[in-house]
Amino acid sequence: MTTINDIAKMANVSRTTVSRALNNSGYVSEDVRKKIMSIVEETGYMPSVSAKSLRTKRSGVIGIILPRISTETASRLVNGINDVLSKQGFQILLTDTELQKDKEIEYIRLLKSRQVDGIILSATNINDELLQTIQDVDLPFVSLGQDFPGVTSVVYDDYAASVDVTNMLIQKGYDKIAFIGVGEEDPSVGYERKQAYLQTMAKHDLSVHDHWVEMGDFSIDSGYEGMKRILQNNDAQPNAVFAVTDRMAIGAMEYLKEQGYRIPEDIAVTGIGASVMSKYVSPSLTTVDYFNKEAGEEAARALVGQLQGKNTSKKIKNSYRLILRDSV
Amino acid sequence: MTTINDIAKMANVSRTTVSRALNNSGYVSEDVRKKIMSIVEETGYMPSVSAKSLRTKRSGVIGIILPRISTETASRLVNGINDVLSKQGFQILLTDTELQKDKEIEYIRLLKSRQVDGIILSATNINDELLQTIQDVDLPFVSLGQDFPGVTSVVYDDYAASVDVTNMLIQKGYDKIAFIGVGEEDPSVGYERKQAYLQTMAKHDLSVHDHWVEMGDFSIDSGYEGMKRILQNNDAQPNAVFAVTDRMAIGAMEYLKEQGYRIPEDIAVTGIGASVMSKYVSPSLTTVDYFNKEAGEEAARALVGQLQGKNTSKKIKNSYRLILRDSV
DNA sequence: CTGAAAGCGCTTACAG
DNA sequence: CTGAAAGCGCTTACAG
Repeated sequence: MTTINDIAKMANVSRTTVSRALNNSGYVSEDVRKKIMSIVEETGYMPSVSAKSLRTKRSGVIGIILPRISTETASRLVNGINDVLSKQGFQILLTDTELQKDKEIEYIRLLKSRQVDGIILSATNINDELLQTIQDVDLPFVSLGQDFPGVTSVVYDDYAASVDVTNMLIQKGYDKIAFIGVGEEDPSVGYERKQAYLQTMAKHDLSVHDHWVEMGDFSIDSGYEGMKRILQNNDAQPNAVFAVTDRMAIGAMEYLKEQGYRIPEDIAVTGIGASVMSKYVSPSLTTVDYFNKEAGEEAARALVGQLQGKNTSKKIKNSYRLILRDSV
Repeated sequence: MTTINDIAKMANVSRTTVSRALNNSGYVSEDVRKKIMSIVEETGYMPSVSAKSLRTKRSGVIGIILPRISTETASRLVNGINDVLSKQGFQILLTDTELQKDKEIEYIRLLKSRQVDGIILSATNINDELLQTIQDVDLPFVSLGQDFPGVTSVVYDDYAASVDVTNMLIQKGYDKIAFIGVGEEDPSVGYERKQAYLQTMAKHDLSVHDHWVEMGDFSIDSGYEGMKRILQNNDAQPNAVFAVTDRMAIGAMEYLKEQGYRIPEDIAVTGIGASVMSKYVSPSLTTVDYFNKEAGEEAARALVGQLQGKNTSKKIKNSYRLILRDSV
């Protein structure tokens, strides 16, 4: 491995000068700079990142913590984040909590020990220990998708979006709307979306039967099972179902199709997420586009801002858009 | 930041001893070890990765180069790789070439300079410069999906799988089979799959009209356009189409449905990839499961093998499975 | 069983 | 405009 010392020797200068030439810091005469650069070119020399990082306390790496690495949402977020960060010369270190919340804390610590320059966390819950850990590591930090008090957060307007979905269903004439959500320890997906649904129904004086409200776990399968449980109760059958994610909506559709229900004539279905799949299932799924890639970009930009010393915690609300398709 | 020196001071020992206790290297008396460990626990001390890496020349990071980070295939591969590598204490550094081939070379160099301990490359083409670069960096290296001469490679049996798909169609009575492939600079997806199709057709004395063979670029849209071009020629219309990826197959289906063709009565469609989507489109898509996650695991295991000094280049052929569904 | 010392490859005051 | 020296936080022969 060629080191800065080798380059210095070959150029007949000190390694101090080589360092300056490489980093455009301080004065280096044009002649010397050219000589150094041509030798660098020739040898294919690349500075050791660990030495540099040890010395400067900056690694050029940003840690990302995701609940699931293998979802479309995650891919889009990473895409957006990467677009912004790579332009700034940062690398990304990806971690996947597999939906286990203790791992969020574990990974924050791990990333800190890896000397990342900053962290973007897409959390599925909020709790004091997590908040404390974020405080403790004292690193440029951005939360994506959840609103953490005192922490720069890029969030979706979950409440407004879900109100819109519910209103849209009501305006289309559906008055018996069931709901498939997720656990409320997830403030954004679990709590906000459910509240929006319940309050919008109440506002329109529409009743919500207990058995109309089911919980899933983000999986297609849990949407299927949720729909099944809702319909197995013969009491009052809904004529629409609002699933809080596309995957659960698609699971619900599967069950409906299996049972011979027509969509949307017998039961309308809506999701959230605007997954590619939502466009190609039959009937195509009415859903909400959260512009995940843009959210990722926002988060990355907010982080870069912090890295450059703007330390005030910000709240950024990303926009969304309803996509009306054939399932309603 | 607490360093090893702080710990040493607090424990009244030298940092040498702390290092030994931390790494279980060399002798440390039980008493001293316990004392050190409790202080480490208390302070939440974590060794500096860059210092360690600078000293040991190992970073504990494995670089992954993918053609596209935001695809299901990529997600599954990363999942498999991560499962194996994280258990061994390795972190992953992900890079995305966005299908530009010069970036493959660029990233190999970049990862090298980042001091990664090894690289897994999922390439979309093979060329001499790339091969040379792999040689040059002289790092534990595994190719995933392409067979690189002299390099440990985990590959799919593209030829056999495509022969099976074509044979299956023929056995079901389809005798006019069109094909939507990708460019042949991609040996696995572009060349092998096409050869398998052509040779199987020839073997059965089935003719292949020129306009039956179209090229796409992996996107849904390119499948749509390919199908369109095939059918706009009125000469001889096919009664089946073999698209070499699910996404292109789904694009083809879109066009067919738009034009009022019935699938599979008028035209049968097949893909490769076993994407989640393939299961939920209508009709559900006949495809091939390549067990990507397992392939990722294999690649990671092969890399770990090299890391442990087994230096012989190996070839690992992953298995596959045909999934028969309603589109045929 | 333990420690002093060297050194990994950089950057950055400081001095000239 | 340039260089000598210190030091970042570790590990590892070497010596005891």
